[in-house]
Amino acid sequence: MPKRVDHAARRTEIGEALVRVAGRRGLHAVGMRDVAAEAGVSLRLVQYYFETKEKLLLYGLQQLTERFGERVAARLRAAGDHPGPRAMVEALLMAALPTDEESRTFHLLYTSYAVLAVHDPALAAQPFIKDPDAAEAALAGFLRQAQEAGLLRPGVDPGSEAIGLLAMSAGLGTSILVGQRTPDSATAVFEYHLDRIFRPDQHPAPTRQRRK
Amino acid sequence: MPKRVDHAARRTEIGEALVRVAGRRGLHAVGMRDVAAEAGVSLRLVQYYFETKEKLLLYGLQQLTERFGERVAARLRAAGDHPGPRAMVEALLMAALPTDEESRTFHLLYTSYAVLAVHDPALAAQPFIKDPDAAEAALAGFLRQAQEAGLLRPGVDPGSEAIGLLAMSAGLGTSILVGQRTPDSATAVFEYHLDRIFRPDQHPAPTRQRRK
DNA sequence: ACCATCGTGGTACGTTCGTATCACAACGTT
DNA sequence: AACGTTGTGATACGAACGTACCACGATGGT
Repeated sequence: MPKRVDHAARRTEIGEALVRVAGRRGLHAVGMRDVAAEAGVSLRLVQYYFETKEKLLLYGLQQLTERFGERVAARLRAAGDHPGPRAMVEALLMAALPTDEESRTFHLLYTSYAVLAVHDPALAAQPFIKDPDAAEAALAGFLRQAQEAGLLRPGVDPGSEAIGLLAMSAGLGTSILVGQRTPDSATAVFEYHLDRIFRPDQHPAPTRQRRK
Repeated sequence: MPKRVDHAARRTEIGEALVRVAGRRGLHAVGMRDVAAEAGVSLRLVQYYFETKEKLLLYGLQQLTERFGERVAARLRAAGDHPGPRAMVEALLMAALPTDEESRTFHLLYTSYAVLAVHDPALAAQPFIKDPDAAEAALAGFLRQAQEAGLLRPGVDPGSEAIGLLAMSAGLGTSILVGQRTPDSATAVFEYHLDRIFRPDQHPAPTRQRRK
């Protein structure tokens, strides 16, 4: 059977077009014709690779979360050079804030999908709700690790802190998105809260570099 | 000039119908015909009292925030009998969580409007972004008041805590909305975080109320 | 070399949406 | 009592949307 084009690649292209145009004009305003135009293909092609709009949206959501997961993972790897779990925690929390265009788009579309999922069983069944759970587990892990290293103030519960910090990150992200708060102020709030979780550095130690 | 019906009351009725049907099926899925049917009037009437759909949405948003503001105020008044500012803080934070149907609808629609506002200047110009600022100021006030009464742990900054708690409330609210978290678990997280802000009660004092 | 299948374009169809138009009943003012 | 304004119904219109249909070039298996 003759197959000349890479279906997966095409679907990826079109999915990225969906994310781009949805980030630019809002998910509610995007139609199949807009996606086709953005991808530089005909409407028929979008129909061909995604039979229905619902499937296109589902694929777009999946691609969005995948790409963002990779982004967060890359940030965590980049923070891996620094000593201590606090850098990890900071990297994780900062990566979720809508600071640049990509994270802004992610935050906006993720929220849009979440709103739709409230009344759309097909979207609600999608495992994109599971992503926050993974982030929460990772964050709790870092905090627990810090606690075992004696880096945390007494009385801190890693699990509750992870939930709270992640929810705070989501809330602050939305505030930034609508222009109520600046990324800098959100960062400052995070620094304050992390200072109330992590024990203060007693000695500007010579042994290891703490921050670059 | 003959005027036989109360325009304001009619607009309120239709606006409430909008909020109801939008809460039931999602804001993206509501059309003028749906609002008309929900309000039990003809499509023409909705057109008559709100010339355009945009104005209807704007009015619905305004009404939504007003009603919710009153709800929060009522909760705060109800908590006024309790001693100490912590009850106030708890009342404020809990009121924002989507626990019952009304607060669920509010949370869902507010988020929907916020998403739309990102690309709709008319919505963004609406002062509904100001409401969180008011809540933040009130919350910071309660915390500052508690601090002056010596009820807070050392090193707590009322302003940063207010921002963080409110963002946390928004984030937890969304989690509850999409079914990721239960209201009870969100409440528990709040209790934990408030325990890390407020000084523990040394003496389970007798029934002496300190503030009215 | 043929042909079934894949990939692609163009376009039409049915629906739904927001809005506009026409008609008319009801009441207050003069 | 007549009239003009107001409130209301029914319906029409144009646009946009998702989807379906039809046609055809290209290509690989046999």
